[in-house]
Amino acid sequence: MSLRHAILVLLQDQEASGYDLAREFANSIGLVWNATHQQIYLELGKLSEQDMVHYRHVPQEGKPDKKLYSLTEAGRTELVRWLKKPAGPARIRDAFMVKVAGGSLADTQVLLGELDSLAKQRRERLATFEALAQRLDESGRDDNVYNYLTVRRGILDQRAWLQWAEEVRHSLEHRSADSTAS
Amino acid sequence: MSLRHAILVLLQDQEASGYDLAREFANSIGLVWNATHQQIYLELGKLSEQDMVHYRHVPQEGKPDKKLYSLTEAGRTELVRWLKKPAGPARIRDAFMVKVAGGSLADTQVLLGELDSLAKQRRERLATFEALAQRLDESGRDDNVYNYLTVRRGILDQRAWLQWAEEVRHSLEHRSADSTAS
DNA sequence: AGTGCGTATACAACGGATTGCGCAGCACTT
DNA sequence: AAGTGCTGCGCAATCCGTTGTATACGCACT
Repeated sequence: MSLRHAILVLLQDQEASGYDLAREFANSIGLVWNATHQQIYLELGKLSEQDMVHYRHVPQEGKPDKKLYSLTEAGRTELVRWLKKPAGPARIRDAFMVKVAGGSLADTQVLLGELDSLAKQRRERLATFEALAQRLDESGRDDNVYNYLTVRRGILDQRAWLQWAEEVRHSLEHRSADSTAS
Repeated sequence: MSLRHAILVLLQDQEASGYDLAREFANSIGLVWNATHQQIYLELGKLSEQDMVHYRHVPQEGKPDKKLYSLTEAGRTELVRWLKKPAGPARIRDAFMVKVAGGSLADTQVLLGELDSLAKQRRERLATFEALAQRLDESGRDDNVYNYLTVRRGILDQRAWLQWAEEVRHSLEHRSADSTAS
């Protein structure tokens, strides 16, 4: 449980539309978290019903109108309450890792191919994150520390995965060489 | 989608009961994945209906009877099929990271306390994993390579998190010193 | 003129996951 | 004698998340 709270956190510094939030999820928090716009709109609807957030309707020209959401007092209170109680354990869902675990039944070449394409995505993310981290670092603004740390989490996660990927490639190539030889 | 496939992978090398699977999830795959017994029993039920697995009833003395599940041909075929198609992107749900992102509203001392307790858990897991990895490495059995790699993923993940935790502690302590001074 | 992309919101349906509850017996501690 | 914890299985309700579909306008490209 807590797309809900992730949204409250993002709304804490700035007003945003559902669309904005979807993009923010695809960046800082999102390279580690992840949520689709449908979920976000749904959750914003619920939060709005419960008076945790409220929105003002903003007509736009050339673009569709939007709703800019911001925290209410109740929302802020709820957020502070949530921040105080211990977080649940972190969870990862990594389908590729499960595939590696089942590797003896898999086609090594297929796995290696997939490994490469995933590694490529990770490297791109890493680059994005590193650029972002540097910008945040240089800005030197104190309230960016929290954003900076979030991005660092993303960076370290990508690096750890990439290092693992190297080990996997090594082992798989080794095995594939063996079986080719036999 | 794929608690289903994770179960098939675990059943690939050995027969196991639902209870066994729950514990395996809490170890090798599980320190990275995670599933409760209810989900597992439910999924085993479905898999059984679909003839992906079958079980034999094993009466026990002193302990409740159990059902030992194993893969059927259909199950193995399904697993091979799944291994061929590309995996979805990995997802992380880390509530603590979200809390850090919302740090400006949080009580720094509370966060630091939580950080310590999470770090402790991570260090314990790391130790378990490292011991496991060493045993697998020493056994030198070739078919353990895949298990070994899975455990390595766990190790690298713990290390990355712990490193991040150090950075977070540093920043938070710094800030808390600042605010105490002011 | 048609196709595709970006901005922006939203419903419906299904399936996966979590939480809560319940049963049952043995072993070990207090 | 009562409580706690481990082995073992399972149902029911609810909630979360994913996927598919829909609408609407402007801009750019072909």
